[in-house]
Amino acid sequence: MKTWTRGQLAALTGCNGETIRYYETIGLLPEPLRAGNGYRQYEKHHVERLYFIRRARDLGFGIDDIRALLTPMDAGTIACGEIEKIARNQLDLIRAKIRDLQRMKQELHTLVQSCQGGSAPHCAIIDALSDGQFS
Amino acid sequence: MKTWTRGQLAALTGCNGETIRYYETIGLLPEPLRAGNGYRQYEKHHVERLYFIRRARDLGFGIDDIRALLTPMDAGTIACGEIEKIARNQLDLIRAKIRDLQRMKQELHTLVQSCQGGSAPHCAIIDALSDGQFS
DNA sequence: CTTGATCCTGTAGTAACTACAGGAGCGATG
DNA sequence: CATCGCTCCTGTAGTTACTACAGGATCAAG
Repeated sequence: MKTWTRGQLAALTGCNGETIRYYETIGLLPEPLRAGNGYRQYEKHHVERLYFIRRARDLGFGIDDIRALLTPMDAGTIACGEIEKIARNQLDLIRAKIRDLQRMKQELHTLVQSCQGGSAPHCAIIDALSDGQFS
Repeated sequence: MKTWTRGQLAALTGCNGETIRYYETIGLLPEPLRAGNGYRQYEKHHVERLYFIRRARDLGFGIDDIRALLTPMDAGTIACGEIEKIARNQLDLIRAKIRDLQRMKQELHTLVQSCQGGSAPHCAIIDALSDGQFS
């Protein structure tokens, strides 16, 4: 049966090798068997699980959320409603972050537009930040 | 001359009291004089500086950026071009974050839409995360 | 004079990694 | 067989920007 080393798993999934070790210490990825020299021997299910974790991370899910997704999977007791709740919650968080960043973008854009550039000793950006005359 | 305690400064600026202490230890806010009992006595310039810092933080500037904004201010050698560069850079960072979050939002939205909810043991969200058949 | 709020210091915890330091093993080359 | 460079091992410390105590002193009010 084919196994993978840590570096191979890292290359395969695009996940940093140190991060893999980190996922093991926090119990997100089960510890693999070891070869005679102490090297980790990852199996197919490790690869799949790490893919899952990375995809969830790419969608912004936190470690605790991922744990909450994986636990029922491991137990074979998936309740679609629970999963949906976690996903909706994540979606809400992301929408809130976007709103926040868009406010920042607006204000920053205004600030940058007000700047004449060059080596003028009087800067509109600094003035705005100092006086609180924006937003 | 009026001075403020840490708690008063916190209430005034909306900045957590512990955070004020933190800004002092990292040298962002100069250490104030102390009263006989050891209590900090903040002056007007502290209040103004903390306002500046908080406004910059609200726009997403990092501590190092803020330092880069404050240093020339302290030295009285403001070069508008440098300031503009920092601000434009921050604007770019924010735009990139927004793009990233919007991608996540899209994918998550699709996922959530695909879910039927309820206690179905078969969950479309889990499937999508497991198979990598999205994005 | 007691009580509760605020202040002080120093340290540790948060999220999710990332980066060493110090050592051992592996594969290829001479 | 020795050596070189890469990968692997462990454990620990650093990153960002705070936040949260613990343990003690001080202040203001009643």
